[in-house]
Amino acid sequence: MAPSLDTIFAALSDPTRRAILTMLLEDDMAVTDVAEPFEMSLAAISKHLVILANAGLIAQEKRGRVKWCKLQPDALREASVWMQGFGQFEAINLDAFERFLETELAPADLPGPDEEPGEEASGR
Amino acid sequence: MAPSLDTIFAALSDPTRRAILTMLLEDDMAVTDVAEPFEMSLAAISKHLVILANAGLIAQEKRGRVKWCKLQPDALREASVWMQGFGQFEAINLDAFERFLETELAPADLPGPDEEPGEEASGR
DNA sequence: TCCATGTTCAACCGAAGGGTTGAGAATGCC
DNA sequence: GGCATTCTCAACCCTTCGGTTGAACATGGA
Repeated sequence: MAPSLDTIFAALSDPTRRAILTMLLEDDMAVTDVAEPFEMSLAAISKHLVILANAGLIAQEKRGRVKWCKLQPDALREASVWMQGFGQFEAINLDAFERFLETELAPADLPGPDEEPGEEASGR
Repeated sequence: MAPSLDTIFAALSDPTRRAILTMLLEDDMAVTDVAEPFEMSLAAISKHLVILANAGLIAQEKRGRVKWCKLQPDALREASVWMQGFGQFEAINLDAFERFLETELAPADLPGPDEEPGEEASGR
């Protein structure tokens, strides 16, 4: 099913899920490894991954016992296009981009400055 | 309070609220006028507007009896920047930065694509 | 075969979301 | 003042969400 904006934005509204996406930005990961930095059960992370997959934000491929999660930016692009419809942003300013980089490149603490779910993402 | 990505994306995840934003793209509107095309109570729309305002997506200004709603694209910009990170970078690297700059410097064509507000108005 | 590993399923729980209705607070108009 | 208009508040209802735990399924390795 083609993911709707509803499901995409809803998926993005949870800090844990955004953190997962950020982690996947670096590399594909197995479910267990995705769950490791978070202080919640594996089942909970598994549910989050299903939500992300339903939104089309990630793809999951099973190889052997292990299910690999891979970022799939197309859905994000769709949402981004919707936003561009609000012509008010003539251009994205650099301040905003810097804030983005701070958020996303911060060493390994996945949660942005905004929130704090898990702890350190031990590098894979 | 600075609206978080949580609240911004959550606000965007509802079709009624996105439709409202689209309507406000054309013009500022009073609460009653915002509610008019929808098949739900005024109170429900009022709640939606509070959520949009808390997310920083709209501003509300009371003049006389009437409360005017105005689009406020800053929050959208913040969310958009977050998403651009995934849309443009396969992995974070400096090439990505260059591509970002290309986007950033692209001429602001669009006064806003004319879309019809009614599309997904009465969800359910 | 038996066991450990990786992941999901099922049932449950409390909190939040989206809607309703009815009452109530401001404000503008006569 | 009296009344209509505009909007929010409060209480409620039902569903969804995010989490838990324990069991089950699937696979790989000894």
